[in-house]
Amino acid sequence: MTTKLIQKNDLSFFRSPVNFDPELIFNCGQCFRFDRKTVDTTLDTPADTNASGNGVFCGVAKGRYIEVEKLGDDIIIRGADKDADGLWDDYFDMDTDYGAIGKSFEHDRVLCEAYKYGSGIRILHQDEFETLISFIISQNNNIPRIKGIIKNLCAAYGEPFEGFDGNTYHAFPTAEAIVRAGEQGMKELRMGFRAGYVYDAAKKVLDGEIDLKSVYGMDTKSALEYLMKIKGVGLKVASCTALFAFKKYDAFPVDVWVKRILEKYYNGEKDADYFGEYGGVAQQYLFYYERCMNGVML
DNA sequence: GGGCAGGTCTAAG
DNA sequence: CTTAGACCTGCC
Repeated sequence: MTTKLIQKNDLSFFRSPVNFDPELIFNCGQCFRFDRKTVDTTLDTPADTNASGNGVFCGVAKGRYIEVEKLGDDIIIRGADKDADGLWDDYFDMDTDYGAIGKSFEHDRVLCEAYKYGSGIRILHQDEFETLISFIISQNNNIPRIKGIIKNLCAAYGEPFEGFDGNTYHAFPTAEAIVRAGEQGMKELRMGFRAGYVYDAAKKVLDGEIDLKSVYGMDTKSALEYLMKIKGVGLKVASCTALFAFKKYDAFPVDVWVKRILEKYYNGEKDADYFGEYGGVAQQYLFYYERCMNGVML
Protein backbone atom coordinates (compact mmCIF):
# COMPACT_ATOMS: atom_id res chain seq x y z
CA MET A 1 0.00 0.00 0.00
CA THR A 2 3.02 2.24 0.38
CA THR A 3 4.55 3.99 -2.62
CA LYS A 4 8.29 3.67 -3.13
CA LEU A 5 10.56 5.73 -5.31
CA ILE A 6 10.98 4.11 -8.69
CA GLN A 7 14.31 4.62 -10.43
CA LYS A 8 14.86 3.66 -14.01
CA ASN A 9 16.51 5.14 -17.06
CA ASP A 10 17.95 8.06 -15.10
CA LEU A 11 14.46 8.99 -13.94
CA SER A 12 13.28 8.89 -10.33
CA PHE A 13 9.63 9.19 -9.49
CA PHE A 14 6.76 8.18 -7.24
CA ARG A 15 4.03 6.48 -9.23
CA SER A 16 0.64 8.08 -8.49
CA PRO A 17 1.18 8.67 -4.79
CA VAL A 18 -1.85 9.70 -2.76
CA ASN A 19 -1.75 12.68 -0.39
CA PHE A 20 1.29 14.15 -2.11
CA ASP A 21 1.18 17.76 -3.25
CA PRO A 22 4.62 19.42 -3.50
CA GLU A 23 3.03 22.83 -3.32
CA LEU A 24 1.47 22.09 0.05
CA ILE A 25 4.37 20.06 1.38
CA PHE A 26 6.87 22.84 0.77
CA ASN A 27 4.60 25.78 1.53
CA CYS A 28 2.96 24.61 4.73
CA GLY A 29 5.73 26.00 6.86
CA GLN A 30 7.57 22.87 7.88
CA CYS A 31 10.76 23.45 5.92
CA PHE A 32 12.66 26.54 4.93
CA ARG A 33 15.10 25.40 2.27
CA PHE A 34 12.73 24.70 -0.62
CA ASP A 35 11.39 27.25 -3.06
CA ARG A 36 9.33 27.31 -6.17
CA LYS A 37 11.74 27.25 -9.06
CA THR A 38 11.77 30.61 -10.75
CA VAL A 39 11.87 30.59 -14.50
CA ASP A 40 14.36 33.15 -15.70
CA THR A 41 12.34 35.07 -18.30
CA THR A 42 15.39 37.03 -19.34
CA LEU A 43 16.82 33.87 -20.84
CA ASP A 44 15.83 32.81 -24.28
CA THR A 45 13.97 29.66 -23.32
CA PRO A 46 11.81 27.63 -25.65
CA ALA A 47 8.13 28.35 -25.21
CA ASP A 48 7.26 24.79 -24.29
CA THR A 49 9.33 24.91 -21.09
CA ASN A 50 7.15 27.62 -19.61
CA ALA A 51 4.39 25.30 -18.56
CA SER A 52 6.54 23.11 -16.36
CA GLY A 53 8.42 25.85 -14.52
CA ASN A 54 5.58 26.78 -12.24
CA GLY A 55 5.14 23.63 -10.20
CA VAL A 56 8.78 22.78 -9.64
CA PHE A 57 10.14 23.01 -6.11
CA CYS A 58 13.85 22.96 -5.56
CA GLY A 59 16.06 22.77 -2.54
CA VAL A 60 18.63 20.89 -0.53
CA ALA A 61 17.80 17.87 1.60
CA LYS A 62 19.73 14.79 2.65
CA GLY A 63 22.88 16.52 1.43
CA ARG A 64 21.64 16.67 -2.16
CA TYR A 65 20.04 19.23 -4.39
CA ILE A 66 16.73 17.99 -5.77
CA GLU A 67 13.88 19.31 -7.83
CA VAL A 68 10.38 18.00 -7.14
CA GLU A 69 7.64 18.25 -9.70
CA LYS A 70 4.13 16.90 -10.01
CA LEU A 71 3.70 15.59 -13.54
CA GLY A 72 0.24 14.22 -14.13
CA ASP A 73 -0.37 11.85 -11.23
CA ASP A 74 3.31 11.17 -10.72
CA ILE A 75 5.92 13.00 -8.69
CA ILE A 76 9.29 13.40 -10.34
CA ILE A 77 12.40 13.75 -8.20
CA ARG A 78 15.34 15.16 -10.14
CA GLY A 79 18.75 14.82 -8.58
CA ALA A 80 18.03 11.66 -6.62
CA ASP A 81 21.10 9.46 -6.69
CA LYS A 82 21.08 6.25 -8.66
CA ASP A 83 21.11 4.15 -5.53
CA ALA A 84 19.09 6.34 -3.24
CA ASP A 85 18.04 3.22 -1.36
CA GLY A 86 15.00 4.46 0.47
CA LEU A 87 16.43 7.91 1.11
CA TRP A 88 13.52 9.76 -0.47
CA ASP A 89 10.90 7.30 0.73
CA ASP A 90 12.17 8.23 4.15
CA TYR A 91 12.31 11.97 3.52
CA PHE A 92 8.79 12.12 2.12
CA ASP A 93 7.49 9.80 4.81
CA MET A 94 6.03 7.38 2.30
CA ASP A 95 5.33 4.68 4.89
CA THR A 96 2.73 6.82 6.59
CA ASP A 97 -0.85 6.60 5.38
CA TYR A 98 -2.10 10.18 5.42
CA GLY A 99 -5.44 9.12 4.02
CA ALA A 100 -6.01 7.02 7.11
CA ILE A 101 -4.93 9.87 9.34
CA GLY A 102 -7.35 12.17 7.52
CA LYS A 103 -10.12 9.63 8.08
CA SER A 104 -9.41 9.63 11.78
CA PHE A 105 -10.27 13.35 11.80
CA GLU A 106 -13.78 12.81 10.49
CA HIS A 107 -15.43 13.27 13.88
CA ASP A 108 -14.22 16.89 14.03
CA ARG A 109 -15.86 19.41 11.70
CA VAL A 110 -13.01 21.91 11.73
CA LEU A 111 -10.33 19.30 11.18
CA CYS A 112 -12.40 17.74 8.44
CA GLU A 113 -12.60 21.07 6.65
CA ALA A 114 -8.89 21.73 7.15
CA TYR A 115 -8.06 18.29 5.79
CA LYS A 116 -10.02 19.03 2.62
CA TYR A 117 -7.68 21.94 1.96
CA GLY A 118 -4.44 20.35 3.07
CA SER A 119 -4.79 16.66 2.28
CA GLY A 120 -1.70 16.82 0.06
CA ILE A 121 0.51 17.71 3.01
CA ARG A 122 3.03 15.16 4.26
CA ILE A 123 5.29 15.62 7.27
CA LEU A 124 8.82 15.57 5.92
CA HIS A 125 11.43 13.60 7.83
CA GLN A 126 14.04 16.32 8.03
CA ASP A 127 17.54 16.40 9.41
CA GLU A 128 17.55 16.68 13.21
CA PHE A 129 20.14 19.39 13.67
CA GLU A 130 18.90 21.45 10.75
CA THR A 131 15.35 21.35 12.05
CA LEU A 132 16.40 22.32 15.55
CA ILE A 133 18.45 25.30 14.39
CA SER A 134 15.89 26.38 11.79
CA PHE A 135 13.06 26.55 14.29
CA ILE A 136 15.20 28.37 16.83
CA ILE A 137 15.69 30.98 14.13
CA SER A 138 11.97 30.98 13.41
CA GLN A 139 10.95 32.37 16.78
CA ASN A 140 9.27 35.79 16.77
CA ASN A 141 10.24 36.07 13.12
CA ASN A 142 8.59 36.00 9.71
CA ILE A 143 9.00 33.32 7.09
CA PRO A 144 10.79 35.34 4.38
CA ARG A 145 13.40 36.50 6.86
CA ILE A 146 13.75 33.02 8.38
CA LYS A 147 14.46 31.65 4.93
CA GLY A 148 16.93 34.43 4.21
CA ILE A 149 18.89 33.87 7.40
CA ILE A 150 19.04 30.11 6.84
CA LYS A 151 20.15 30.62 3.26
CA ASN A 152 22.97 32.90 4.38
CA LEU A 153 23.89 30.53 7.20
CA CYS A 154 24.28 27.65 4.76
CA ALA A 155 26.16 29.73 2.21
CA ALA A 156 28.60 30.96 4.85
CA TYR A 157 29.23 27.81 6.89
CA GLY A 158 27.76 24.83 5.02
CA GLU A 159 29.85 22.40 3.02
CA PRO A 160 29.61 23.25 -0.70
CA PHE A 161 28.79 20.56 -3.22
CA GLU A 162 27.82 20.34 -6.85
CA GLY A 163 24.19 19.72 -7.72
CA PHE A 164 23.02 17.60 -10.64
CA ASP A 165 22.56 20.80 -12.64
CA GLY A 166 26.19 21.74 -12.20
CA ASN A 167 25.53 24.60 -9.80
CA THR A 168 27.05 24.90 -6.36
CA TYR A 169 24.85 24.29 -3.32
CA HIS A 170 25.53 24.08 0.39
CA ALA A 171 24.73 21.50 2.99
CA PHE A 172 23.36 22.72 6.30
CA PRO A 173 26.28 23.64 8.58
CA THR A 174 27.46 21.11 11.14
CA ALA A 175 27.39 21.90 14.85
CA GLU A 176 31.16 22.15 14.70
CA ALA A 177 31.06 24.74 11.92
CA ILE A 178 28.62 26.88 13.86
CA VAL A 179 30.66 26.68 17.07
CA ARG A 180 33.76 27.59 15.10
CA ALA A 181 31.96 30.62 13.64
CA GLY A 182 30.95 31.62 17.15
CA GLU A 183 28.05 33.68 18.40
CA GLN A 184 29.64 36.65 16.64
CA GLY A 185 29.50 34.79 13.33
CA MET A 186 25.81 34.14 13.87
CA LYS A 187 25.18 37.79 14.73
CA GLU A 188 26.78 38.83 11.48
CA LEU A 189 24.09 36.81 9.72
CA ARG A 190 21.53 39.20 11.23
CA MET A 191 20.00 36.61 13.55
CA GLY A 192 19.65 39.18 16.29
CA PHE A 193 18.97 37.78 19.76
CA ARG A 194 18.67 34.27 18.28
CA ALA A 195 22.43 34.16 17.64
CA GLY A 196 23.19 33.13 21.20
CA TYR A 197 20.50 30.46 21.08
CA VAL A 198 21.83 28.94 17.87
CA TYR A 199 25.32 28.96 19.32
CA ASP A 200 24.16 27.29 22.52
CA ALA A 201 22.37 24.57 20.58
CA ALA A 202 25.41 23.86 18.41
CA LYS A 203 27.71 23.86 21.45
CA LYS A 204 25.53 21.40 23.36
CA VAL A 205 25.35 19.10 20.34
CA LEU A 206 29.08 19.30 19.68
CA ASP A 207 29.92 18.64 23.34
CA GLY A 208 27.59 15.66 23.41
CA GLU A 209 25.49 17.27 26.12
CA ILE A 210 22.64 16.88 23.65
CA ASP A 211 22.63 13.63 21.68
CA LEU A 212 20.06 14.22 18.97
CA LYS A 213 19.91 10.62 17.78
CA SER A 214 18.87 9.54 21.25
CA VAL A 215 15.66 11.53 20.90
CA TYR A 216 14.26 8.91 18.53
CA GLY A 217 14.06 6.48 21.42
CA MET A 218 12.19 8.85 23.69
CA ASP A 219 8.47 9.30 24.12
CA THR A 220 7.23 12.72 23.06
CA LYS A 221 7.06 14.23 26.54
CA SER A 222 10.66 13.23 27.32
CA ALA A 223 11.80 14.44 23.90
CA LEU A 224 10.32 17.88 24.52
CA GLU A 225 11.88 18.16 27.96
CA TYR A 226 15.23 17.04 26.60
CA LEU A 227 15.23 19.53 23.72
CA MET A 228 14.13 22.34 26.02
CA LYS A 229 17.43 22.03 27.87
CA ILE A 230 18.78 24.14 25.03
CA LYS A 231 18.63 27.87 25.61
CA GLY A 232 16.10 29.46 23.29
CA VAL A 233 14.17 26.24 22.84
CA GLY A 234 10.74 26.48 24.38
CA LEU A 235 7.69 24.27 23.96
CA LYS A 236 6.90 25.52 20.45
CA VAL A 237 10.38 25.05 18.96
CA ALA A 238 10.79 21.72 20.75
CA SER A 239 7.44 20.54 19.38
CA CYS A 240 8.34 21.52 15.83
CA THR A 241 11.65 19.70 16.13
CA ALA A 242 9.98 16.64 17.60
CA LEU A 243 7.41 16.58 14.80
CA PHE A 244 9.47 17.55 11.75
CA ALA A 245 12.72 15.80 12.61
CA PHE A 246 11.85 12.96 14.97
CA LYS A 247 8.49 11.96 13.56
CA LYS A 248 6.72 12.45 16.87
CA TYR A 249 3.31 12.78 15.26
CA ASP A 250 1.61 13.60 18.53
CA ALA A 251 3.80 16.67 19.12
CA PHE A 252 1.46 19.62 18.72
CA PRO A 253 3.23 22.93 18.09
CA VAL A 254 1.10 25.85 19.20
CA ASP A 255 2.04 29.05 17.43
CA VAL A 256 0.08 32.27 17.03
CA TRP A 257 -1.97 30.79 14.19
CA VAL A 258 -2.92 27.60 15.99
CA LYS A 259 -3.62 29.59 19.13
CA ARG A 260 -6.02 31.68 17.07
CA ILE A 261 -7.72 28.55 15.73
CA LEU A 262 -8.07 27.02 19.18
CA GLU A 263 -9.82 30.15 20.38
CA LYS A 264 -11.88 30.79 17.27
CA TYR A 265 -13.21 27.29 16.54
CA TYR A 266 -12.75 25.42 19.79
CA ASN A 267 -13.61 28.13 22.28
CA GLY A 268 -10.15 27.70 23.78
CA GLU A 269 -11.17 24.42 25.36
CA LYS A 270 -8.99 21.96 23.45
CA ASP A 271 -5.30 21.17 23.75
CA ALA A 272 -2.66 18.75 22.42
CA ASP A 273 -4.34 15.83 24.22
CA TYR A 274 -7.58 16.34 22.34
CA PHE A 275 -5.85 16.09 18.96
CA GLY A 276 -4.27 12.82 19.95
CA GLU A 277 -1.83 10.44 18.32
CA TYR A 278 -1.64 12.41 15.07
CA GLY A 279 -2.14 15.85 16.58
CA GLY A 280 0.98 17.14 14.88
CA VAL A 281 -0.42 16.27 11.47
CA ALA A 282 -3.71 17.86 12.46
CA GLN A 283 -1.81 20.95 13.48
CA GLN A 284 -0.24 21.18 10.02
CA TYR A 285 -3.64 21.01 8.33
CA LEU A 286 -5.04 23.61 10.71
CA PHE A 287 -2.05 25.89 10.33
CA TYR A 288 -2.22 25.76 6.55
CA TYR A 289 -6.00 26.15 6.52
CA GLU A 290 -6.06 29.20 8.74
CA ARG A 291 -3.33 30.91 6.77
CA CYS A 292 -5.22 30.20 3.54
CA MET A 293 -8.38 31.67 5.03
CA ASN A 294 -6.44 34.81 5.86
CA GLY A 295 -4.84 35.05 2.46
CA VAL A 296 -1.33 34.43 3.71
CA MET A 297 0.36 32.42 1.00
CA LEU A 298 3.85 32.30 -0.35
C1' DG B 1 7.48 55.79 13.00
C1' DG B 2 5.02 52.04 15.69
C1' DG B 3 3.58 47.38 14.83
C1' DC B 4 4.34 42.86 13.72
C1' DA B 5 6.44 38.23 12.63
C1' DG B 6 5.38 30.04 13.33
C1' DG B 7 8.57 32.57 20.95
C1' DT B 8 11.47 32.51 24.83
C1' DC B 9 13.93 34.46 28.63
C1' DT B 10 13.91 36.97 32.76
C1' DA B 11 12.28 39.24 36.61
C1' DA B 12 8.81 40.18 39.61
C1' DG B 13 4.31 39.14 42.09
C1' DC C 1 3.16 28.97 39.12
C1' DT C 2 1.72 32.74 36.27
C1' DT C 3 2.60 36.87 33.69
C1' DA C 4 4.19 41.28 31.75
C1' DG C 5 8.27 43.27 29.07
C1' DA C 6 12.14 43.02 26.40
C1' DC C 7 14.28 41.34 22.51
C1' DC C 8 17.30 41.84 16.87
C1' DT C 9 15.82 42.79 12.40
C1' DG C 10 13.39 44.05 8.22
C1' DC C 11 9.34 45.27 5.86
C1' DC C 12 4.91 47.63 5.97
